[in-house]
Amino acid sequence: MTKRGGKRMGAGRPKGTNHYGEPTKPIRIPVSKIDRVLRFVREREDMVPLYGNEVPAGFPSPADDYAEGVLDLNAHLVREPTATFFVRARGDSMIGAGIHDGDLLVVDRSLEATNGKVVIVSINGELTVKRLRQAKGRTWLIPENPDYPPIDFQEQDDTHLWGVVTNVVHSL
Amino acid sequence: MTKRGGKRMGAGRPKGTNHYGEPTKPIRIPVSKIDRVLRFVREREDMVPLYGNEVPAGFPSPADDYAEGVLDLNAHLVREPTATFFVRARGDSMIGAGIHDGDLLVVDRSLEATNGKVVIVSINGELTVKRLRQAKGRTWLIPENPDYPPIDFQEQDDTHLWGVVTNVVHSL
DNA sequence: TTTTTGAATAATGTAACAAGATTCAAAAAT
DNA sequence: ATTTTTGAATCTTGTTACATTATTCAAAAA
Repeated sequence: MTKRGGKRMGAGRPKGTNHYGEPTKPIRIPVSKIDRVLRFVREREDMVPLYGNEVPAGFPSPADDYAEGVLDLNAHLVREPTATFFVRARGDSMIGAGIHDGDLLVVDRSLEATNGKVVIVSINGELTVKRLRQAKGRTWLIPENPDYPPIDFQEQDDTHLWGVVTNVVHSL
Repeated sequence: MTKRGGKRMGAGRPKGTNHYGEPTKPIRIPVSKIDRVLRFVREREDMVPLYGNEVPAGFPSPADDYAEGVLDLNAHLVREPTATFFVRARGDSMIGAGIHDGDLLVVDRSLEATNGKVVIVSINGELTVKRLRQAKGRTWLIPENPDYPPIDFQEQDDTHLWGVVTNVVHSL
């Protein structure tokens, strides 16, 4: 078997043919999170396509490239990770605001609780969700259901305003 | 200034004093995702505390350890990443199911569309969300709003059932 | 007894490396 | 002339190695 080849121009693997189509860099990751991170970078988890109301061409091509219209739920719903928490809603006193029994509420403590915002308050150790209404120097907590009465915030003991509800997650 | 120290037992930084409290390993990450990954591993983003309805002790300790009751929205809402997509809801025909105009619907194409499920269907190129009702060998799409009439699925042209709605994200 | 200091040791970001993957044109085969 | 085979060239990729930084603690100094 004699030698083949010799000097050749243009030989070799071309740049940009890697798995991601872009350069990579080694980053030090705590071992318990390596699985999560690898799934994220390799299988484009967390990046789910978002469609409007017309059926788009090629809909719903499963693993194609969704350069546009891709949505990460965490980034979308949690703006300030360190100031955000979830609360499970109970009862139907806020049904008019689209909050149902058992819904998951996304609460941002870094937002200012201004007039008209839906807020989480604690009254005597119990968390509740109501709409904040400030008028004539007084503050009211208004249920969004005619079966429930407004609450005079000043009359309550042991109250605290915990944050503003930004999103409601309802399971079907 | 003379020399201090000398041989000492027990000197040196102790093991396990790293930022994460566990060993780390370098993992190669595509550059565009490095920011996202670093935020995830460093600031425990995506792991937001979940509370019930009583104010827990130490609530809401901002960056403490929430060993329990921590929730990742992506993992919670997207069970099958490759089979999931989002659709923006339009109109109020499903108001009774808690679906409002502008809500974000999480749709899983891997779930079977059985009787009673809320589904996404396309009719003549338009996406719509309705409740599936199968009876007497016929299939109906039922709006959850008395102002809208049921749709006879068989009578429509160019229809396709795209998936089952698992969650509704409503912004306030 | 308290404070200061620096040797010892681990953590951490990144460069470097070895092994594997990929391409393409020269050589061989048809 | 055309197609197939082959291996040198080059890039990718998981991991190791390393230089720098951070941290601790007991000896030395105050």
